[in-house]
Amino acid sequence: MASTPKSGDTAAPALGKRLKRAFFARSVHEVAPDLIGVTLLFNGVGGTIVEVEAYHHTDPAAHSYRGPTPRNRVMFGPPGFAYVYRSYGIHWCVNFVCEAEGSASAVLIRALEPTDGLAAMRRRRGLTEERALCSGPGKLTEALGITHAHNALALDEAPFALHARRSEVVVVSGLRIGLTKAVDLPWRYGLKGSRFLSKPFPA
DNA sequence: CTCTTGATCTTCT
DNA sequence: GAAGATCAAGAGC
Repeated sequence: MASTPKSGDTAAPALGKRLKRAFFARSVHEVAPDLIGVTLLFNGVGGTIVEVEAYHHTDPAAHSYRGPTPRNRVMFGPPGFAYVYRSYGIHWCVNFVCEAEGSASAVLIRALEPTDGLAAMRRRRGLTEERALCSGPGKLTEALGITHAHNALALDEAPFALHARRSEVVVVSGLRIGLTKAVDLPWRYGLKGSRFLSKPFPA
């Protein structure tokens, strides 16, 4: 457990406990808000999750709604794995598969507050402004170096590392972004007041 | 600040 | 052939 502080140690541990695969084996509507404040690292690069969206196979906006395809097959597998898909022919987006095998539910990771590996993120993104590095689902995969090569990887094994939040957070919810189907479902979750969101939540 | 447009992969019609 | 869980750049206000 916690190590005895040495003389001179003042700060709390930098990261919370590693999340296990079982974290994802429950309702996607429980997992999604619980991911706000969790630290996502990929090969040591990443930050605090500040925005996500939940998708379920009964949801017309979900990729899994019409059944398995080569693209979405990971969504139909066991929870605790990454589903990476190509968006608009250009970007990659990463989801965390939830619930149980066959449930075909997942949480889309939409924005991070960058904390680790800022230099690598700036290099990959070709930007310096911290606020623009990970403030969108396609931006954060580019910043972290996540591509289709990482589809179906386990979330509790390298190169992924997820760490539990160390303090309570205030989670807000609202309508999901960029949809034309099921636009009225309030399954977008965010860290209240964060300046690293893809878009602000309406007041 | 808002609005428009191009980039071009996967799936569906 | 068209739409989509997006982003960046350029025009206009």
